[in-house]
Amino acid sequence: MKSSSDSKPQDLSAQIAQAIRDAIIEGHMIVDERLPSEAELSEQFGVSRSTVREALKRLAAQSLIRTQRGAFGGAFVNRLSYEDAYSQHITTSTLLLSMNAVSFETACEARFAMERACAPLACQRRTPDHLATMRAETHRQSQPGLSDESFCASDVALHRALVDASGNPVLSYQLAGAVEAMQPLMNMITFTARSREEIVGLHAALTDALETNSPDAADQTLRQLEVYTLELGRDVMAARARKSG
Amino acid sequence: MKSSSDSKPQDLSAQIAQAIRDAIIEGHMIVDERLPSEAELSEQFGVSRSTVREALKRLAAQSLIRTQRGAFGGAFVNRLSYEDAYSQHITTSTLLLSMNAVSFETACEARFAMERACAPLACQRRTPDHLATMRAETHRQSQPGLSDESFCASDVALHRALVDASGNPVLSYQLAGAVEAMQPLMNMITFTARSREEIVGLHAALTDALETNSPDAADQTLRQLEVYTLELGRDVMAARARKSG
DNA sequence: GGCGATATAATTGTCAGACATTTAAAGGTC
DNA sequence: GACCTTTAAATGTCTGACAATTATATCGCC
Repeated sequence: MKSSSDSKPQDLSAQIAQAIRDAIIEGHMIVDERLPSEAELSEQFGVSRSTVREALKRLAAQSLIRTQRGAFGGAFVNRLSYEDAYSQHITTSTLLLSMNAVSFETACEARFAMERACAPLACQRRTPDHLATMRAETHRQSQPGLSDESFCASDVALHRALVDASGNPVLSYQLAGAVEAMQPLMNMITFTARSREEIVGLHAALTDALETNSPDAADQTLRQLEVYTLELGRDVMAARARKSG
Repeated sequence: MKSSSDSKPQDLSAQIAQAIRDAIIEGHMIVDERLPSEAELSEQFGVSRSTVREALKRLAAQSLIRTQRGAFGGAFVNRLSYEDAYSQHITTSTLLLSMNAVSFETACEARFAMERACAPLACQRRTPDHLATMRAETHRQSQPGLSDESFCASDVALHRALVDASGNPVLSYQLAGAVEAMQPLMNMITFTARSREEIVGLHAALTDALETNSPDAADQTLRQLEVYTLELGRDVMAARARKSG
């Protein structure tokens, strides 16, 4: 009930891409299996090589296949790595947010709801590495002279460590999109010395909660962080409205 | 610090796609803006039209552009819709799970952690429509003679309603991937009459919790559902191991 | 003048053929 | 056996052509 049968007939290259995509998803082609050569595919589908190539480029853009030149090269079904999936997810999420006028409130709410979801797991499973990363980023954020952009980047790194501490790669993958996609929105905020101090304090508290395996404390701290972030966001929006209005 | 500067030089078509992609992401091209024609692009980049076309197909595969034939047609920056983002996300998540031997436990944990994250919001904001959908699906699940596959599909529909009830499209988008991507894993489970009864009961309790605005009850019910689903999954895995071993 | 049919031009979609480049394997030399 | 060369298969790129589509402009008719 998706776009496959919807309305208008697609390009040949789109149809061919869909046929191969389906074969991969349905499991008819396994990871690292080699597709027929472009010449063979163009015979099979009864189209020119250029059309086949356009179809293959579509699949390559989704990381479904990889190509290799030379003898015994060709197109191979790609094992979708977490890394590839991450970057695709982040690109999509970022564009979705920027193109659909998603409010700061909505994005913020989604982000912190998901972070709270992984906090209990993070308390159970965080390693010394995760705690060290979070402490290092917290310290970095307390340095005077740090640009707003660097502060935000460090903020993302800290929250990323929190998410990773949950020890569940599927959860990490899903959340990374939300956290990283918010960075452009967060970058709009101008952090005063006072607000940085407040945030650094909450970050330290959050790390403490993880260290002492206190899910409730972590939850509470994340709630405070959400409220405070929302407040900062609202201030920026208000200032912006005054300027343009 | 991503794959852009990593290692090997990419194809020309990949480079050109990246250049245009960056222009869109950085906001240098706005939604519905028309790209130069293929002929103009091939002049600008100093490559042939085929190469440009391959680049454009890559972008089209990511829903970043759409193309229109005819006079005054061309390639236009596409507004990424929630629907497009959903289906991409689901495709990617499904493949990620199936290709990386993600365990049932891990996927299950991630799914329920995120569902619990949106339960409190769903209690606040659920509409009569959401409740009606959940009740209808619950009722459907109690019908004898329903195939395992249909039972799973209904299960997904119910959980999708829960997620949508949170009233946060960003949260819905992120969670839809996790929930729908799990369906192939869930489809492996053979539901006995007894287990269906148990699940239907929990679904009813969950809907009640939403109706009465009881976030704690919803949370508890979801926890029970997670434990029970895990149990069923483990049984299947154990049976499968006996058969193959 | 208005309106419908038609021509026009711009643009993407497809095809065919050629050549360049890359790469692994086979073969040859010492 | 180690190293170099050749070879063949495959993708990457270019060129030129034609088909299909579609918004706009033009023309003829009333």
